[in-house]
Amino acid sequence: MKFEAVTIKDIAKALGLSTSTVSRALRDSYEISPETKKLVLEYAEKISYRPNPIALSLKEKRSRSIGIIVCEIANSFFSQIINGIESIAYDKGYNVIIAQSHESYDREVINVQYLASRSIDGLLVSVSSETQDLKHLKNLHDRGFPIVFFDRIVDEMETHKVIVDNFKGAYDATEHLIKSGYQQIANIAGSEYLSITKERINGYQQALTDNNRVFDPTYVQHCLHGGMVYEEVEKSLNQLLKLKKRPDAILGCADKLTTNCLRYFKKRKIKVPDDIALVGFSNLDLTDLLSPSLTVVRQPAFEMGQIATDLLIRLIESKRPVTNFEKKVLPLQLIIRESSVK
Amino acid sequence: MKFEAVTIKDIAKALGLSTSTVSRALRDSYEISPETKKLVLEYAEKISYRPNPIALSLKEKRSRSIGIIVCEIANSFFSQIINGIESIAYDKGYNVIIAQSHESYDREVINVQYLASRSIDGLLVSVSSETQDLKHLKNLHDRGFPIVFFDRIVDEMETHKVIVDNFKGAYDATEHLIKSGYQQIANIAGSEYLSITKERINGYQQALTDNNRVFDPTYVQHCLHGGMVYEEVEKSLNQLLKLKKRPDAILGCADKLTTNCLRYFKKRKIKVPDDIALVGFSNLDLTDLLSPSLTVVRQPAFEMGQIATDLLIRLIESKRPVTNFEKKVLPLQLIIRESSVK
DNA sequence: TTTATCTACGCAATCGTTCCCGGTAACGAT
DNA sequence: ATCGTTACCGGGAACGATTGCGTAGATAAA
Repeated sequence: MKFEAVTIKDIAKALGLSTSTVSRALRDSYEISPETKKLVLEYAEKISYRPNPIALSLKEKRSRSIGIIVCEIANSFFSQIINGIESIAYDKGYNVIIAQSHESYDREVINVQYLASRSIDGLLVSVSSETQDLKHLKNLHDRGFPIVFFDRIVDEMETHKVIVDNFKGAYDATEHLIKSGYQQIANIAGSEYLSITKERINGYQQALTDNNRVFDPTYVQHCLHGGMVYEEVEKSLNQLLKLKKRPDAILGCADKLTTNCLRYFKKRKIKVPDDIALVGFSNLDLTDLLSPSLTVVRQPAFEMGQIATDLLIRLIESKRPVTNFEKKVLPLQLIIRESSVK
Repeated sequence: MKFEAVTIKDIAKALGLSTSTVSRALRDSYEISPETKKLVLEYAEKISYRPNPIALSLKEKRSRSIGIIVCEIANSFFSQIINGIESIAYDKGYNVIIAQSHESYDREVINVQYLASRSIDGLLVSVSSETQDLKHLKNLHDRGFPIVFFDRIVDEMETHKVIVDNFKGAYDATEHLIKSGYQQIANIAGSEYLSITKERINGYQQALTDNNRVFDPTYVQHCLHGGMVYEEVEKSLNQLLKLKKRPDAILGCADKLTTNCLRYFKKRKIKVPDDIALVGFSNLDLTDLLSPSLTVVRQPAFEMGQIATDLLIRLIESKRPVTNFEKKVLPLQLIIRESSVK
């Protein structure tokens, strides 16, 4: 089933004009007389003419669409980011194409190539937790393709980056646990390859040493897929709970990591916060409804999406090659609830 | 910053061939000698040539992309549907462009027009809860544009539709509450305009009358924005709880409706299920972690997205106009947990 | 030798739009 | 009468890829 659209030729033929004249009339060129313009405009309106964006893309060598690569849209944090991205993109006449890596490096590579071959004008990337090799992105970047990283950024590439203050988020959360009287604070972290993981662990470590606690790496457990796989979290918690000095508090360093801790505790009838306290990074709208309600580090996801998109579009529309790149660091918020108070 | 891609011309020039020959060599035409093919293929690989999809779209009058309109992607049900959609679409070489109505009719209209003007090949639609007038969709549909509805469908348009068995879902949930000994079961429903609302209320009503209960419309409260606005839910529950015969059980007819009931109960320290029982439609992955864990009607969202996409692509790729439309009804699942058991 | 057939390639049109060149009036100035 | 200017409009190439048609040259059949 084909769907025939109205073109500029149809208008030209109907009005006995050339396509050039119609085109110019529609773009309000000074070379066209007011009468002709009126004629064209009215007829175009009548048959509801819409310029063909594909033809325009071909001529202008740009598609006015940007690609997004995230691990998962079924994750409050990322869906909020996407909302922020869309709010800016649609304003500026871009549409967005979303691709999910599902935390798989292979799928990330495939998606990048797919999006690049669909002639998008730029790319917003938050890498998967498996990603170490960056040649799929470097390849594009080296050819001058606009890329902006957000949240999960990479050091090796020079471009705009938007993150939150992960160090401070983890620091504040850890210090809050210390001040609440918890003695042995463990850390369930995401993939070791991710920037956010490193930053959060650093914040956790600094808070400990600043408060005269010892930092013991055995109290840090990594889950490669950031909580997407329950068994990884289960294994990590099993490790932690059989340590000689059993932790009495847990810092969950990602949304699903935190909720899967909760799932584990519920299954084993471990009471929060009586048996163990829990603080986690989370942007879920439901954390206040859990019992106990969850103390969380909340990230300005929407704003993050907006800022990253703004930077990307500036990159795309810049006349000259950009060499001066920004790294924006957004503040985050510690919301104290029941799960971390004795 | 422009990003110059390799074209077929570059290959032709470098190899001293015509673009036709290169094109045919790349498509493995029988008219090209094996040696020339080898030459072209190797050179194309070397400079990493990728066909320009925009040029192809212009020629073939199709963009190999489909549009999705949902109310909100930050909603488990819809993000799961989108995952289903993507899984099929990418397989068949389509990419998807997602637009959100945020339950606003005006934004839905704008999005439909925007997507249509971006020359997508087809549209997957779940209407907003405000939508009554359908001319923005009828207009396209009448011109032969492929549209498939899912979840929130409309009667007035003849095309493929994919839904779940909302009637049975509500029926089973209501009957479960009756069998659990609840006497006065109220219903927090979504927008009156939505198909799913009507079907669910019908199921609720039928379960009541089949079990010799009276159906009293004052026990049904509508929230126009389906729980997106907390105040709507609050107002509805206020109404219900001040009825002479106070309900002892609530059926929540949408994800956010259900969670906002929970939020209301928590705020007022109303105990679930002791003071009031709660059963809701929900696809959240977290309902087992709530206290009490939530009895839910769960929908096969992923499959729904897959089926709808399959139907849409069949519509798009059909040679002849399709007149024989399907309406698929998927089963759903009642998961009984603590919130509905005395 | 002539004619027919086949191989392997190029030419040019096409998709919808823009834009660089033109061209042609009409009019005033010289 | 000639030139310059301005206003207005059309022709056609270009963007990247596909494809029907034409054809040169080689080979085979008559």
